[in-house]
Amino acid sequence: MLSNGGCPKTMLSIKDALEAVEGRWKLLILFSLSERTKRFKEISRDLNGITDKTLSKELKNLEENKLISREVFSTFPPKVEYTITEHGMSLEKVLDELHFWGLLHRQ
Amino acid sequence: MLSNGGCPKTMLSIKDALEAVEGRWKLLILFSLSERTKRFKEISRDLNGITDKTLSKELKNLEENKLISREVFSTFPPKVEYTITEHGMSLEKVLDELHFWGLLHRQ
DNA sequence: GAAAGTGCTATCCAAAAGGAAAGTAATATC
DNA sequence: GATATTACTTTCCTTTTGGATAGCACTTTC
Repeated sequence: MLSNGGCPKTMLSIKDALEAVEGRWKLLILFSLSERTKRFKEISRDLNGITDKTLSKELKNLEENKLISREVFSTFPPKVEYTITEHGMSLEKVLDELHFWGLLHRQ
Repeated sequence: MLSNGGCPKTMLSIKDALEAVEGRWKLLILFSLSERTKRFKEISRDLNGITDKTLSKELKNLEENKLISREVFSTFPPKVEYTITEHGMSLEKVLDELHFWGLLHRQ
C-alpha cells in the first residue's frame, strides 16, 4: 500500500517534485553527473540523442533549481564543468527506484 | 553515491521507466488510485486542474501500459471504475521517494 | 590555411500537449 | 418537461517542446 494514498498534502509534494524533474532529460542528466563532474559534450554523449539547444536549456533549469552547479574556465576552446549538488544527490533514491522499476517494466 | 552512476544500461532502464510515467499527471493519477478504486470524476476532483480530455487520454495510456485496469458498468448515468494494478503498485517506492524529496525541495 | 574541437546562442519550423467549451445518451428527480 | 448526472469525444486554438542547422570565438593540429 502506498503511504497516504490520495492524501492532498502528499499529492502537492509529489507535484512539486515532479515540476523540478519533469521532462525526459533532467533525471538522465543528473544520473550522468552522479558518476562525476562532466563537461557539456560529455553529458551530451552520455545522453545520446539530445540536441545542444535542449541540453543547454535543461542544464540552466537544473542550475536554477540548485540541483547542479556550473563552473566556467576562461580558456579556449571553452571549458565548462557541471557538478551535481548535494541537493541533486538527494534524488539518488528516486533514481534508484526508477532504475529498478524500469528493469521490471521491460518484461 | 548513486548506484552505477552514468552506466549506459542503467541509463536505459531509467529511460524506459520515464517513458511509462512521463508527463505531469500519470504519477498523480496512480497516487490517487493507490488509495482505492475510483470513478472518472473522483480522480478528476483529486487532481484538481486536469481537463476531462487530458484525464481520458492519460487513463488510456496507463491502461495500455497495464498500470491500471478499467471496468465498465452498463448503467445510466455511465459508471466506469479504475483500479491500480499490481504492476502499478510496484511504483510505490518511486512515489514515496518523490514525496519525501518534494517535501525537502520546497525549502 | 583549412579543419577540428568546445559551449553555447539564434532562427526556423513541425509536432505534441493541453485548455475551454459544447455535445451525447438514458435515466431520475423536481 | 426542464435539469442534473456521468464518462467521455470533438473541435478549435494557443502554448510548449524539440529537432535541424548555422554561426561564433579562439587555439591547436595537419
